[in-house]
Amino acid sequence: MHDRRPDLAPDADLSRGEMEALQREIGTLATFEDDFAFDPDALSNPLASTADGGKPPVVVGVDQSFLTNDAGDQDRALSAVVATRGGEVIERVHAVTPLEIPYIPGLLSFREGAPILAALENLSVDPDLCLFDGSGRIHFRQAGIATHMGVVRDVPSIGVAKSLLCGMPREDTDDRPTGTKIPIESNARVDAPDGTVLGYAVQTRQYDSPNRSINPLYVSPGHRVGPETAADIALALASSYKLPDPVRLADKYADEAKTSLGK
DNA sequence: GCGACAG
DNA sequence: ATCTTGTCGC
Repeated sequence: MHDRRPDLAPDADLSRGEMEALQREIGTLATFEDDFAFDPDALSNPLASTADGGKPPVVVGVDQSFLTNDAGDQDRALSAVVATRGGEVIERVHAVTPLEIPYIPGLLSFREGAPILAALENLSVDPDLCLFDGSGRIHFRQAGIATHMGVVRDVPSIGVAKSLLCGMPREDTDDRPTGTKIPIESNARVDAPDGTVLGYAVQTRQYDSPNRSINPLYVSPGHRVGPETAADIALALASSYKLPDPVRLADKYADEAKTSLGK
């Protein structure tokens, strides 16, 4: 119900080499294919009854904001968690932990993982699926923050990033219509055979007029979800905005909780 | 040395 | 991530 692999939790005291080694291990322990109990169709059809007549799955969104001390330095990270079921918010929790290391591309989970795990511990409901702001398998060592958190908790997880960390789109992603999914393949910068589908560029929303254009989201498996399913779930959960609802709600809550704490 | 680089 | 008003377009 909590951390299934606390031994794999991000430790900011590790050396950079040790962090990267841990990520390689997590990459091999992660499952990049569907392995969950809920019915993914129950997400896009929240009002429809599930196969067993039970409640829709609990989908959680996670996002972070940062707090500044009196000296003007960012010294704490705030992780906000919003739990939804059938499109309704059923619980919101957050946690604040001190920042231990700076932002380093590829090592995000060692900077933001502690508050995330702390916030998830505060949740009374048990998540069926967690969506994170950042990459999952689209990562140099196939262990982005969504994968790291997913493996530690052993919960199905998906990474939703607004920009691409690594890998190469199979084709041009500009100005695509809503619903477009373009595979992101591994290249030399990624510890995976070239051509491996790491995730998808997903166009969750797009304008009608050619004047302006919305950039795609980069969706990748965290743990126990395949790339295709991850992309479809992101699309299904983006009901009104570019970001899937749980992530957008967590984004907003992270800001609200930060403000309510006096910045 | 040069370029790339989630949040 | 964060600093931030107006402004373009529907």
